[in-house]
Amino acid sequence: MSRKKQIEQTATALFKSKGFSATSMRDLANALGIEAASIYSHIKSKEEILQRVCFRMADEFFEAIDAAEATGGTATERLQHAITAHVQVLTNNTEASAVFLHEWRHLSEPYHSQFLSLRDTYEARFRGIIKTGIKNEEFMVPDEKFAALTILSGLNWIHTWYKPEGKMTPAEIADNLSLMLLMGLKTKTDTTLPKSHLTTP
Amino acid sequence: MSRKKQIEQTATALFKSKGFSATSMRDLANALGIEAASIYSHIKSKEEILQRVCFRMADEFFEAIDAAEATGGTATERLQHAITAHVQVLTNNTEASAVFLHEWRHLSEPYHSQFLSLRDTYEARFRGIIKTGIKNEEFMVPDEKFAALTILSGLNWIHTWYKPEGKMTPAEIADNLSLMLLMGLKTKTDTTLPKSHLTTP
DNA sequence: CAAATTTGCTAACGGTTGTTAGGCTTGCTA
DNA sequence: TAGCAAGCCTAACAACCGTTAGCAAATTTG
Repeated sequence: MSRKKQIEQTATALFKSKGFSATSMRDLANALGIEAASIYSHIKSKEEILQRVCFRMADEFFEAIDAAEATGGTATERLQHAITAHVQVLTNNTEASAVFLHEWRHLSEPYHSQFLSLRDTYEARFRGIIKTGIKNEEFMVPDEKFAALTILSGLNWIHTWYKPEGKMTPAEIADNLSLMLLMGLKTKTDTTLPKSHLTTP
Repeated sequence: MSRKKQIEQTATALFKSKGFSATSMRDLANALGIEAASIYSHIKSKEEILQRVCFRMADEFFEAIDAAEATGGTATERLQHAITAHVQVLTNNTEASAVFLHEWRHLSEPYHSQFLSLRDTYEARFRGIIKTGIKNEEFMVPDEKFAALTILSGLNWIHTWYKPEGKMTPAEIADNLSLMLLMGLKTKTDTTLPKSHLTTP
């Protein structure tokens, strides 16, 4: 592995645990066993590392959902595949995922805006699937934007507890999450809906 | 309002938008229209502000779930009430919630450990309700820890998009979330389960 | 073996950080 | 009216920040 990749990887681990701003170049250098100034033989700036991690992860998420959606099928199946794809990317690189999810706001312009735009595009893919499912009468949900955000936020917590050596494989996590988000917690036989303040029946 | 509360509130807004580490005392002073050194007439340190926000929010979450669980009822009802209580606290103070959820890791010891301990206790309350629901056969879910974390993470994304002037009231948000998390996206009539890698039937 | 590239070093820069010391002004209270 | 407290100021501190310059050793490549 190239030295640059090593630096990026070590930095990612530090960014995850301490945050981007609270990680100094001297911290990073110390973790690498070299001097801070030496890092600049390999990278242009501290933010360059953050940029590379954020946009590489964005690429991975898009590639994953492209592959997942290419299979077609019902909205239910497509959503399942999208969830599985998302979980796979998250579990394949938990540290970079954490940075991607939490440290992007330290990007400077124009990267900050670019990132937000990409994120919105990605969320729109989920909204699209859910919208289709609502039209199909596969799904019953008050608002597709609301649903998409809740699903994604449910998925995006994984990196805080997932350990590769844990008892659940990424595929099982994805299945459990699909099941829970699509079917809810309630047993099928129990059809009592929670009482609601909603006016729409 | 006391000057100290003002400082705390202004700091909370900055901590939310820029993060704790990236917010300097001079930034905070500038937002208040005074000099950085003047702040130390009111507080002991920068971290004291973070501590106060984090532990005050923790208190609020505990008070809310205490009140919610005191009503009793089925596991379904208790979970609904807990979700509503959680959403109420989140929406009542979105900025402090964001700090509570994302900036706690910048607490120094022993506050860091204390905070994690409180958070785990709070999560255990949700796990307890879900566990009861599984025993009651109200809920059908592979793992209560998994379910609790997914629910809480679904709730904890609210602060990123919730605006008091938005079209959904906190009560409606809580209802929609309860409905979605308890019943899932799928229409009731459609009983087809997603295909699964799980061995447990 | 020679050239070129990679990798690291020391020293230092200009700027920013959280925080302290000490003093001045304002407004309330005894 | 004297005294006190609240609130803010300037000046400064030691430490730390990201980064650059210039150079030396090591490793790879021709």
